[in-house]
Amino acid sequence: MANAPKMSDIAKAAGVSPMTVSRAFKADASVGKKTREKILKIAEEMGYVFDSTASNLRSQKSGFVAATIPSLNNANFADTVRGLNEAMRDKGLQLLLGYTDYNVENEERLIEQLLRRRPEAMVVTGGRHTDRARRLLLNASIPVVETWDLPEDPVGHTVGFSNADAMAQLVEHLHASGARRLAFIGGDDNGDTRGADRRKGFVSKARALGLEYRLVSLGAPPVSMREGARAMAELLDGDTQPDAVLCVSDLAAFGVLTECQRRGIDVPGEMMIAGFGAFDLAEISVPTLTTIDAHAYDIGARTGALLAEILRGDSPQDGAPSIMRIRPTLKVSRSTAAK
Amino acid sequence: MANAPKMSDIAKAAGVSPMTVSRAFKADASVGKKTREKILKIAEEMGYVFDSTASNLRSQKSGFVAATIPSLNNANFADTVRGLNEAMRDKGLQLLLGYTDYNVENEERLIEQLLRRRPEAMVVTGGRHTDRARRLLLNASIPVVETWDLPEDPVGHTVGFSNADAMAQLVEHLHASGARRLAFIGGDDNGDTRGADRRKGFVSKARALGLEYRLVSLGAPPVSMREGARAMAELLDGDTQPDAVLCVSDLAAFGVLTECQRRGIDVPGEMMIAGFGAFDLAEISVPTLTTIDAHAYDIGARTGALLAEILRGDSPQDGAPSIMRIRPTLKVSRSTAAK
DNA sequence: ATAGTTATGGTTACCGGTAACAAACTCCGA
DNA sequence: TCGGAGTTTGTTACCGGTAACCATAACTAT
Repeated sequence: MANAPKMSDIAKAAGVSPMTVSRAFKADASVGKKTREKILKIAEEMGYVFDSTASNLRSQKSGFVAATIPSLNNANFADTVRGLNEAMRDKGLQLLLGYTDYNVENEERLIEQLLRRRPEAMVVTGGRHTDRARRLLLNASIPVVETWDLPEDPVGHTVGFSNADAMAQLVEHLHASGARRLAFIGGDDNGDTRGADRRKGFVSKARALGLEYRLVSLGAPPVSMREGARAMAELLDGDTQPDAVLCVSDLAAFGVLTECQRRGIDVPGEMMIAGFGAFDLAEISVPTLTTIDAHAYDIGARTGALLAEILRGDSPQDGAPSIMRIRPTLKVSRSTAAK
Repeated sequence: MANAPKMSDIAKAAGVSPMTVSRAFKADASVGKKTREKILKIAEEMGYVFDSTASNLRSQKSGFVAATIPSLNNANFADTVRGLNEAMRDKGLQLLLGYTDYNVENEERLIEQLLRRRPEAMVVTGGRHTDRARRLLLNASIPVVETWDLPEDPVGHTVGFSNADAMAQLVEHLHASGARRLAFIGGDDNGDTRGADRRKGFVSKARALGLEYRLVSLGAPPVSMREGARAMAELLDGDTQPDAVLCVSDLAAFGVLTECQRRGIDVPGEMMIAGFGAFDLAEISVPTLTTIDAHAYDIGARTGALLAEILRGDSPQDGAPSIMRIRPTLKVSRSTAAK
């Protein structure tokens, strides 16, 4: 298999012009039924593999949609990617993925790299970017979607929610359940802007309700279960004990829960726990964890649907940028049951 | 930003030929220092973005490495992808990812699609493929790596381990810890060939040791915690009770653990539990779970290193296919402590 | 000063498809 | 039988870089 056959080889073998072979591969093109069958048969026999590189160049369409996410090792983002992928698969679009590792400089580099591949659209996680990254996105003149956030000054379209509001909702729930001394774990301003937003939402609502509260920092994202447990240990070894702990993610919350189990602290009797993200873990742990379901899969699916529509219909990209507001759901569970 | 500037535009603005601009972008090319600086400055000002589509076509190098994995929503595969990605990032290679959803027909379609993009190498998860998929891979005349398995008849290179042997090792450990009536959860022959291999390893070792054993099926992969719990409930409601449960993955094992907690069954006192995969969960749950660490990240990292070497050095691809055997580590923990 | 070498830049053609346009063929009714 | 609409196929040029090769300028050694 030294050199792969190309279209012109198929054409020669079939006794037609290369253009006809090209058409035979496009479902909607006008080619005689017999001609097409013959061409496809010969192509399969010769082991022909279509070269989209050449096609992309001439037609100026790559069939790529590029997406940047903070990390793959996170079930939430993985769900979003899955939703995105499924929405695009049947449209013949290929997802081009890159991780930023929760870092806007990485994001900038990544965006630049991805744009070289001439994606037809770009999906980014979050609404904060370097100036140059913004410029790159704007100049690319392709649809851009920011997800998992509601940026103040969107670059293009938005499919997201307010992390602060969602967390505020959780604080209200805990207040209603009888919690009075709260603690929040995570959300340092170290790159995870969504985590930081959640913390802000926590603080302002706790203040508004006149509740005591403490903040505990974790290291750099991604937050792990282990760090949640460590933070909880720190908290419990401190002077004042909270009666409820909110976490930037369910993983940290689970870590908190295990630390309580280790110390024989009853959850929710002596300590309420809530997380964020509606990970599988929250539904199955004992006790089950109260959490916020941000509908990660939907974020991806709706982003995909939006892009498919924009790319299909030659809707002028100057159509008003749409803002799809996802409404996170509070999932109340055992870990915050009222006394 | 109606039409993006191209190299020839930069060339005109800089008063040089397009070829010189092309060279200015390649680090090792011979261009005068002043000329290069001037070109790069102009390019940045004009918002030029390199078009790799054209470059790929002419140079017959895509800079892509394609990989298929069963699912992204799995920390093990995500780790492998991370390792792969990091190993390739600095080599200027882009990862092109696709999911098979644990289905070889999907895999075949995916491989075909990915090959159209003319990747320079292909990484697949597992060693079982449709005949046509095998043919496609062989004809592509690019390096192929099969991972997470040790195929009997490899397509190309291999970076993997024996799932059966690893599980047998775990059975031995449980036997040594005093377990006598075993159960295995998962590993149905429903697409997850690695799971099925683990089950085979379990069965043959349990037989060899003369241990009683039962098998419990789960639904289609991916196995979830919930299904682990359900399977355990089924098992406990049955006639004979095992004294140790082995699971196809840590997630199922954790589900099993929660079911025990719900029923007040002491782990490991009354029931030992072991999983597979060394997920974070195993290290932090109470009790911590005995598991097998397959070194998912390393599989990716070593695959990436192997490919980088092959692609860099123009090593003739007829060099003997290498087989990198990863040695999974048994991580003994509380959940299987001897009585 | 002259030949030989290196550094730098230009020319031409081409990678493998397909857009745009033209042409040939089929089929039908008047 | 002929014109016109619809269908199927062919022709030509081109997408935006760069491989391969050539032409200078600059610099060295003799």
